[in-house]
Amino acid sequence: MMELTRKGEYAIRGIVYLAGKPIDKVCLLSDIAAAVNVPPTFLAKIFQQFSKIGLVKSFRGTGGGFMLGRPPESITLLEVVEAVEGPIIPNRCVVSPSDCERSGECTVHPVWRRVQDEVRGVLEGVTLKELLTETQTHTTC
Amino acid sequence: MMELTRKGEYAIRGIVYLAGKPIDKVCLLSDIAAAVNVPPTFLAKIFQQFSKIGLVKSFRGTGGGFMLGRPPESITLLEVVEAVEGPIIPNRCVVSPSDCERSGECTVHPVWRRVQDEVRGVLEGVTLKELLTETQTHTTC
DNA sequence: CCTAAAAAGACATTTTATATCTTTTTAGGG
DNA sequence: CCCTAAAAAGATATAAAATGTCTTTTTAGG
Repeated sequence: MMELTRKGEYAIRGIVYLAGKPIDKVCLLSDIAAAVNVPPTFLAKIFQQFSKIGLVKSFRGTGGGFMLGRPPESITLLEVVEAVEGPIIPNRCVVSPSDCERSGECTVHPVWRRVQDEVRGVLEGVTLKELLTETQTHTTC
Repeated sequence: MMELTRKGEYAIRGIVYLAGKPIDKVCLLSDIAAAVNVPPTFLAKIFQQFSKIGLVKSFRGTGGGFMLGRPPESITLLEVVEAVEGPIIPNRCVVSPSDCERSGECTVHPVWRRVQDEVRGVLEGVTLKELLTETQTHTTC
């Protein structure tokens, strides 16, 4: 259980790749997809989600493409993952206890809350910059 | 993401219910299912899985039913969840890095490992006994 | 206006989750 | 030795989510 989906995996690969480029370098989606070995059409959907919340900037038309929306050291893994997978929710009840018909009796509740906090804490503590390898840093597209 | 399935939720409800009964009390599946509001046939499958690994003991035929396999203070939430949901795996790569075609470049790897450790740690720290409410403790079926 | 590229939306396929139903096995009691 | 109660096992059904693909539209540069 608790498995990251392909979408999440692809999302991380794609944006980490971007993070390894000069901040103002515009990369073609097709190039990114090829580099990180992800179906281009699928990656397109992912980057559209990124674009909407400013994680990446997109440019249409000739010479268009994508670049990172903010410096790599300011983007956390948590943001990336939640952008495409939705919030980290170990259990439905964590979201709204009031919706839970058994909330009165549910002693498991605080446990899931702690799981949520721990996971978010770990992912929030990692930035894109920290995920770069030497070979990735400052290479051209 | 990271959401517990119904199966996992039902599993917890069912076994926590059992944990609230006297250790040698045999409970009917149909009674348990009704008490915790879970489809009986579905709960049957879950308890079959529990039974195979000794989390519960089952008895067939007239007067049959289920009882807890071990004292409630010795059964952790981690065991219960992994029994029905499988191991806690935030990312495929965590299982076998050698299978991962990108393991050389994958800097995210250790992060998922930490997530896994944290989640397992939290769930391992909670026993069925701790999940019981006063009302649940030592009631009859 | 022509072309390159992303955005948006519709569609297709596969896998997983969520059950249900039927048949089989096991055990107790008369 | 049957009869009944109950779990085990297996087959099947439906719905939802994951994983893509394809087509059309919008945007921008030359």
